This record gives sequence, C-alpha cells and structure tokens, in this order.
Amino acid sequence: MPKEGVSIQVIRRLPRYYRYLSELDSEGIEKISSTKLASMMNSTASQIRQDLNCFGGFGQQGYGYSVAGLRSEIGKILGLDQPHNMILIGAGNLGKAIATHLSFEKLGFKLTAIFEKDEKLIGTTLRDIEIMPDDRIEDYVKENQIDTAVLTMPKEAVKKMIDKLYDCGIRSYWNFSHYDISKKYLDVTVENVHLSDSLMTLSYMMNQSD
Amino acid sequence: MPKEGVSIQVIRRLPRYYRYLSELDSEGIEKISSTKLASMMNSTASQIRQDLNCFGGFGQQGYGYSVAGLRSEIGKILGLDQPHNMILIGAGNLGKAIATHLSFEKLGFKLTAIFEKDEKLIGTTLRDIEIMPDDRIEDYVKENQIDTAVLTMPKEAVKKMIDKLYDCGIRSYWNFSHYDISKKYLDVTVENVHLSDSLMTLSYMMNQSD
DNA sequence: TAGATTGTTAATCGATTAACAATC
DNA sequence: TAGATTGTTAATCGATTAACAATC
Repeated sequence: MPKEGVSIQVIRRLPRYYRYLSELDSEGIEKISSTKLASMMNSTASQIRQDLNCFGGFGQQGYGYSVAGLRSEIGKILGLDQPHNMILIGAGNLGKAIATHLSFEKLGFKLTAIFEKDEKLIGTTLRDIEIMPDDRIEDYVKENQIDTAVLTMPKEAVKKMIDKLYDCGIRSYWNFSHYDISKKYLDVTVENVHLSDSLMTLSYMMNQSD
Repeated sequence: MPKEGVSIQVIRRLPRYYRYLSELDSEGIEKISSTKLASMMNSTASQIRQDLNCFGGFGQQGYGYSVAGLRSEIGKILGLDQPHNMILIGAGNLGKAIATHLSFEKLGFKLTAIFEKDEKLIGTTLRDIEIMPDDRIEDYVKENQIDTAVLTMPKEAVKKMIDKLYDCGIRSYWNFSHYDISKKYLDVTVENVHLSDSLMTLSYMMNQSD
C-alpha cells in the first residue's frame, strides 16, 4: 500500500510524527493543522504536508488533520498493526535492557525467547521469558514463526551466528552490534543501532559549541 | 579547528569512518585508498574524499591515506581526545546497560556517578559506581566538573529534572527519553537516541519487503 | 459565502556524484 | 618518468521550501 521509493529521510520522520500525534491524542486534542504540528516539532508545514502526501491525502482542506485518524494512518504505514514474533540473542546488559523494555509490544513486536551463550544465565528468566542456549535457536525459530532477531551480542558473535539465523529463515534484524549484516545478505531488512556512533556525534557537537 | 557549517550528514558519517579505520588499523593495515574504503563501507570514493576535505587534506596523492594517521585525525575531529565527566540519571534496565557498557571510556567519556529516584537501588553499586539519590545531583555536579548527563529515565522524569541539571551547568545531554530538551534550552548540545523510532523504522521496512 | 488549510506544482537550495588537474 | 590517487571544481540529482489553486 505505501508507495515505492519514499526517501529514507521521510521514513525516518514518520515515527516522530507518530509519537507527537500519540501524545496529542492522549491529551484529547482532536484536530491539528500542519502549521501547528510543525511548530511543535520544530519542522515546517510544507515538509509535513509533503511527507504525508507520499502516502495519501489524510487531511481535510480548511480543517486540518484528525489527530486520531492521522495517528492511526501513520501507524498502519509503519506496519505497527502487523504482529511480529521476535527473539533476542545475547542476554548481557544491553540485551536485558531491551528485553525488559515493555513498550515494544505496543509496536507489534512480541519477544518470545532469549538465547545466550553464557551457561550461567541459561535457565534463568527475564520478564517470564526463559533464557535458552544458542544451540536451540534453529528448532525454536522453526516451531514458533519468528521473523525478527534482536542482536545484542558483540560483532564477532554475530559474525559466527548470522548464517544460522539466515538459514532458519530470519530476514529481519534489529542489530546493536557493529557487524554489517546487509553486506553479507542482500535480501534482509536491517536496522542498525550504533550507540557508540551516537556518543561520538555528541562528542563532536560538544567540541563545536566551545 | 574543524570548519563551521559542516552538514549533519557528513558529521554522522565520521563515526563510521572512525570505526572502519580502527578495524583496519587493528588488522595491521597501513594504507587505504578512498576507492577501497568506499567498497568496504558501501559508500563512494567521491563521498569519502569530499567528507574528509571538509576538515583538511589528510591523504597523499598517488598513495592514499595512512590508516593510523587518518584514524587519529578523525578521532581529533570528533573530539575523542577530549576527556569528559558524565553522570547517568535513571538506573533502570537501560541505565544499567549503558552504565556497564565499558567502551564509552575509549571515546573520552568517564561515567563518575549514577543517580536514581527509586530508594531501593540507592547505596548499591554498578561497576564500582555508587548509586546516589537524585537530591545529591547539584552538589555532586558542582564538585566534580561534570559536563555531560546521560538521561535514561522516562519523559516525565526528565521534564521535572531538566531545569535542575541546566541550572547546575550541564550543557550536554545524551538523551534516551522522548523529552525534547532542545526546544526548552537553546544553548545545549543534545544527542537523542530514540530506540522505539528505530524499531518503527524496522517495522516499516519489513512491510515494504513483503 | 468567506476563511482556513490542504494537496500539489514550481522554485530553490543543498548534497551527492562525476570529472579532472595537481602531485606524490 | 609513469601510474596512482588525491583535492577540488563542475554537473547532476534529490530534498526542502515556497507558492497557490483546490476545496472543505
């Protein structure tokens, strides 16, 4: 349904629209104009209207946009109404943080299993999810319709494990490691989160403001 | 030293250059051409040369770039040689994950204290850093030359606390919450990490590939 | 109807890519 | 010197901004 070839810049702004609209909605606000939304978001009315019109005309001339309606439309564009089953691999600190970050279920992603190499952690639970050994991944994925893997282990561990994950059919990765999955497999969907890159960017900006 | 007005796109590519050069360096590789680096990084030689020349001519015609030399130059541009003292506020799961993520010290950021509202956690330690109550922030920041705060608490908590942090002189924030600090204070440096936006982007891309 | 605000086209601006002279 | 590769200018491409007709 969403048009082909929408630029990545537009796509990365959609979650932000969704967040602001969710907040307006929870405040009971029923309508919003592109001008007002732009001033809330430090954006421009032009950009908001252009972005939305990549997907359809969701507003009403002379009125503006229905907050609840637009929120719902953007949710659908983002696929938040699609349920996904997700496993997490690497139950270190970052893995634990992600695993206990309940809000991801609101976005359609259900974490159903956690896998870990370190034997000390196996058998313990996180949010009632049992931590299992790595060698059970293949069977588990095949039996449980898993489409997404969260990778919270080091680069080298991902390098060793990626073929196994790919071979049992996982094509979607939320990757917190520095391993470059897209370079190895072309038919996968990868979202990288590089926390150290983010901190380096902060470091740069601090230097500039002196 | 780095020129004014370098675009954010260029800046956000610098950490990635730094990572790839660090890896090449650790593999003992001494020189690299823009063409080879581009093919490693799925970039283009033109873009790499343009990006670098925003800051200076680091290469040598007919030869390429010294890996160690360029890595060091980019490190300086990013300000990784500048030491920073950082506090973390919010010792929940995400806060713990960040606090135990040792590698940030390599980037010049030293975590010296953790603050938390929940009394149960106070007095316990994370990585030998004592967790202290929120009301000690002001004194601590003034006594310890803190320039950066990591915010790993919910939006509402940041909203309540941001004035306190600003008033005791913190001007640099690594913000994991959805509170928009830049809108309230204009003379601050903020790097936002929105994990839920990242997952929504993954959700969108999964929808596209079906 | 008049006012408001969208959807959409046109104009501008900036970023990326290509080309090539400089030079190691 | 000849080959390689940079630094930098020029050309292209795409994204953002502005303008305005359509319309609620």
